[in-house]
Amino acid sequence: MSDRNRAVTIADVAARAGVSQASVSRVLNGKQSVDPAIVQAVQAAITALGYTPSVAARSLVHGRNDTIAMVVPDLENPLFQGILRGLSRAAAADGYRVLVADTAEQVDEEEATALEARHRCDAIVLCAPRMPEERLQRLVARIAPVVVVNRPLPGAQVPIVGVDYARGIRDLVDHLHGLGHRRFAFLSGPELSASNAERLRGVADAVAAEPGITIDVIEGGSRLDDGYEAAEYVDAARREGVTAVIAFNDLVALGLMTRLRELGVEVPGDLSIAGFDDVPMARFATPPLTSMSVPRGEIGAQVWTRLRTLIAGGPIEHTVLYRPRLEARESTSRV
Amino acid sequence: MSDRNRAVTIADVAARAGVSQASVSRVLNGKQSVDPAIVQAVQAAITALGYTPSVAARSLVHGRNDTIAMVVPDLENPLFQGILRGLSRAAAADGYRVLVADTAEQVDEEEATALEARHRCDAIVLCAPRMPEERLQRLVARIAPVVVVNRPLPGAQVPIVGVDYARGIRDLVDHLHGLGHRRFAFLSGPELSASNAERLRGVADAVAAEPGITIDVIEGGSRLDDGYEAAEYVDAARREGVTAVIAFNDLVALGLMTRLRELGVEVPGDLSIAGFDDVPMARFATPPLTSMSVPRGEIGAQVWTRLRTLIAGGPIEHTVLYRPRLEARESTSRV
DNA sequence: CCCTGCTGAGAAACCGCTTTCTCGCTGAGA
DNA sequence: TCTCAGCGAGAAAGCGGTTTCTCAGCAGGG
Repeated sequence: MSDRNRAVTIADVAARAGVSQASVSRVLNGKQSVDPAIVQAVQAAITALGYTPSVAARSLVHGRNDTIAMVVPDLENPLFQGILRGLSRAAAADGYRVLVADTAEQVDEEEATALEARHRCDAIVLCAPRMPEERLQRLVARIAPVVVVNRPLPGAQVPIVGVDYARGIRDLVDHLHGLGHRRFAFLSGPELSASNAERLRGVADAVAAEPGITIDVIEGGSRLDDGYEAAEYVDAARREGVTAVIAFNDLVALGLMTRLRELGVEVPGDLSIAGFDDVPMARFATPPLTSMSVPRGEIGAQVWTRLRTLIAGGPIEHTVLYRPRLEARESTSRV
Repeated sequence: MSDRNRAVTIADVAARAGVSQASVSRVLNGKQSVDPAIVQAVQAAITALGYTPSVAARSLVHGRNDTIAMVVPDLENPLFQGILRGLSRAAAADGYRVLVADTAEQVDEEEATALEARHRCDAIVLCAPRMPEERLQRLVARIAPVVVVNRPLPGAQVPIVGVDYARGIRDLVDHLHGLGHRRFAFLSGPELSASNAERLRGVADAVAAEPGITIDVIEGGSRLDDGYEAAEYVDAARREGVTAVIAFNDLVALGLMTRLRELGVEVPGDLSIAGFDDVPMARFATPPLTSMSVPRGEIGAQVWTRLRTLIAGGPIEHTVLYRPRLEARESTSRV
């Protein structure tokens, strides 16, 4: 864009090489056979002039530009970072580039950002955990081809790749149950978060399935501070008999542990704590944090296969959910 | 791009409104006065047809698209995340959008990625801490307008915004010196990293300025693991009399502290430890980590003011370096 | 009442590239 | 030797907008 540097167009190259624009284009794309002498001349002209084709012109003509966009609410979230990595690698293998648009948690912006992004890219990977369902439905219809990440969308005409949070929570409860815990607290995430709702479903399932256990739900959030600030409530619950806490995610768990230490509560001696996501910091915490690991890169790769199918005009493939894997560490122990 | 949905072009709108394309364009851009009746008709047609102008066509014609790209080596680095935030906010205020291209630490890709990005955006914010200087010089010339972040580039025709790492290290050494420390270790970062070189310069300055102190340099890295793995060497240095360690960044410091705890080394009792960057996790560590805070959002905003000037055809403004601020916490104490 | 100047809408050129269409040329088959 | 298919290069038509140019229509001044 706005190239002071490159006033050089395909016409300049053609002129210098003494051939037509069409020939230059053919050489560039290598689709048809062209006289080796012309190829020579064109390539010489290109390097001499330092020519690079205009992306805008190119995408105007074929209506695509081999670029997809990933719209995320929060680039600081290690989950999205990992998915982005996996997605970028997979897409790159097919000659596609990935751009990122961070909506900074502004739900209102997500819609505009996604539409905007869709305008300059061939497809969208959408992470919008807080967008109301019906708005999301409408949006998804407008920006197809699109793959939705990490939230359910009943009956939607869109591929979904995500994490089975409910199952993960259940597995985590089972782990703790096996350690003898019966009274739990769940430190919940953002109220509107879809993945929090899934986790809560897991909590409910666990209570229903496992007779004799109780799970208190304490309001939390999604960041370090939220965990830190919830510690007093958690401690109060502990005094009432809770022996294990499941936090919305690792950051919350880490913040919680920090404050508990200040309060003199020993982990896991007085209280077992588990997180979710298995962020890199988890195993470096004091004590190392038990967490549920999700295959971030794998999710990204899977998103790409679905998106590629869609771009090629294929069908909407089935939803796939990854089951988190328990990473038992020292923050949880026998009661 | 590739719009199955939107086959609707400006011509369709014009036809439906019964006016010329030119009028539709005028209504869209509001540059000239047009008959209110036409405005009405056009707007009605637009909403009826769900028309949205093609970004590609638009950028083809005026050679710009009000979008800039930030090229980063590692989106997981909280520093870049913060800068991105600040940049996005500032640019948004002027109607610009920011896209992100992550080069995944592949130095070889940085060049291609930056060129690519420059093709679809009006300007570039370049973070390339490991790219050899002369290559960077050439690249910068090709992708102007561009602002370089967080690395010096002597004599370059490009605005630079960064952190005064050398000064930060000196201030940190002074802090520790004030606590009575005389023998230090610096756990260095990636060998080719420009900011590591700056830090090493700070180390050298400190040794030169402060008689009677020594600073051993231990090879490290930039991530949690690197700190963890360097712990044995650090511990050995401690046995030889080192009382304070300055890590390349907070992640390294956190990894180091984890391993030291396993080794039974008390922080700060046996050894004071400081990091750099003041990442969110720093104050939640055990013990809370002394660090040098850098104004990430502010840097991003400053980058934008410089880039905006450049885009508007203004001069290359002077380099600006932010001086990190000491956040003294409990990981450092009197010797 | 006629001429001039101005406003605003439509026609058309153009941004830089791809792709179809056309046509000259070559070589094979009759 | 002549015809015709086939190949490859150039001309030209878009892709979807913006912007210049042109010109009709109107108001104001002489």
